[in-house]
Amino acid sequence: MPVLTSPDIANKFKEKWLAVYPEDQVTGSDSVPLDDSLTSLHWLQNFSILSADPERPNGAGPGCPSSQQHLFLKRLGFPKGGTDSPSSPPAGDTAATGMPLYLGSPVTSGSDSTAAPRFASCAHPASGYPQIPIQASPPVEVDYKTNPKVKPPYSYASLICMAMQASKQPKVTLSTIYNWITENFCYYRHAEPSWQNSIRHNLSLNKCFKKVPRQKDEPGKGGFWQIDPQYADMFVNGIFKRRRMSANHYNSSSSSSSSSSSSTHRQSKLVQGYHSTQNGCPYQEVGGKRKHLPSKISNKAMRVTESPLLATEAHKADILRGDFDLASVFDDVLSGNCSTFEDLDINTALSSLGCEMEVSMQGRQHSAGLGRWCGGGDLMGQSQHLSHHQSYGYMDLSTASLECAVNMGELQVPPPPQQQHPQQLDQDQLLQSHHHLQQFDEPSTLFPERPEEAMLQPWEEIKEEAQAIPLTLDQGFGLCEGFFTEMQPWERVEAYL
DNA sequence: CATTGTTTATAGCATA
DNA sequence: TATGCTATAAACAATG
Repeated sequence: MPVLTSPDIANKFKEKWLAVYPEDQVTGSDSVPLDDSLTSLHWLQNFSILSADPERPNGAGPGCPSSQQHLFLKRLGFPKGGTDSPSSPPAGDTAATGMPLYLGSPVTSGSDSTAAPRFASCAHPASGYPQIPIQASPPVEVDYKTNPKVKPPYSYASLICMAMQASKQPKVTLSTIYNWITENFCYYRHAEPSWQNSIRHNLSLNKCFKKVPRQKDEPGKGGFWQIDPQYADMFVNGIFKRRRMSANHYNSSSSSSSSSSSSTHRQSKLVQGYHSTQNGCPYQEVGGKRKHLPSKISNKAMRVTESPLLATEAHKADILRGDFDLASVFDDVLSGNCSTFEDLDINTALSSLGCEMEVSMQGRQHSAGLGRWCGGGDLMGQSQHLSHHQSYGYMDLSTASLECAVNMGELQVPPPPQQQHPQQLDQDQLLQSHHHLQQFDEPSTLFPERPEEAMLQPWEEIKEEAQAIPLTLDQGFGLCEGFFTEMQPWERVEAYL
């Protein structure tokens, strides 16, 4: 099969599409000029899977972010040294605040999960990030694998995450985590075993980790642990990202959303932080001290109620606004009887922290992929805000930081034979466009176990949203360019190539 | 009995 | 100063 560049693929796709749907031809005059300040996707188009290909030698030596690191940062919307991204590095990112950084990720440095990397106690080497303070002194490398005196400057959550990734397994046992840590961090080989208690404590209390009960036919003791995909974006290259932001930040960022927004809720839960949620119950301010409430409604059990599959009317409104948490769907699958998520192999994917996760999901679960190529900021996080309903037809581009969506009317769907009210026309255009796109992403293939829920949102309801922000076909193809570069296994698309 | 998992409590530090 | 994050310790239950 010839190697196609992303423009080739985009053009080819466009040609094939227009061969099938010539009515979708868009003339230049039909293209609505967009405000670049809000909708420019140049930075996104510049992001190519080729440049981000972890297999591709990047010549990065010690002190430079590995291609994987670079890739992941880019995928999080932090193009190296770029100022054209709508995002900026998170202030609370431990990976970017002088924390020691891998010199070759232990997680992704090869198939040898025990391969110990060298770590550098230095500022973030990615000097391309102007916000990141760079230490003047040269990095002092510490080999944590052999140095028993230096405690690795990684939180337990980070260590757990590293171990999970290194295992290349979708789920790991506690002992696996122990083993990986002791193998790769000499400090813990010699330390008192109390750190294991802390590991267990962290696994239990940190919402980012999800326990997977052992099947009855699986021998052994204890369950498995995995990174809760809902919080997978809290890890950057194995480093636990703190999500500490002020309440005002979230209030303002979600001011346009319903207070019952699941994503807002989710983020607010994150903001609540470790103590406020770690015990599975909310804290209450009593006499200046935090006190536990007897209720055990929140935390992990709470996520079930957040499921969009149990959407209330208000929740549906959020969904229509794009304020919807796809991860909740995953969570539902995870927490329910469905084994779909295992099929998605998201946890194996997490072994490369998001990158493979998305690739894997693209093959089988398109919405996440769409979420990424449509998203602009914290892409992993944003992908979680995409519903699989939105992923087709609507091509959810409503994620806030991108400030972009698709006006399906721009697809020039031929008008229906009979006279219609303009609004009705738009609706039909949207629906027809939806049908086109549906061929690329059929909901029935996403969650076949729950076909009734796959039809939760009638397409009529998203009309207004679709009208809100225009995007021309050409622009859509521009978006597709990067997308299809990564979507080659996508059989239905191949038919168009 | 050892391991695993949960929960409570507290301290120290960072940050808004 | 209040709050959040992390580490640490410990008690306790469940399980193989």
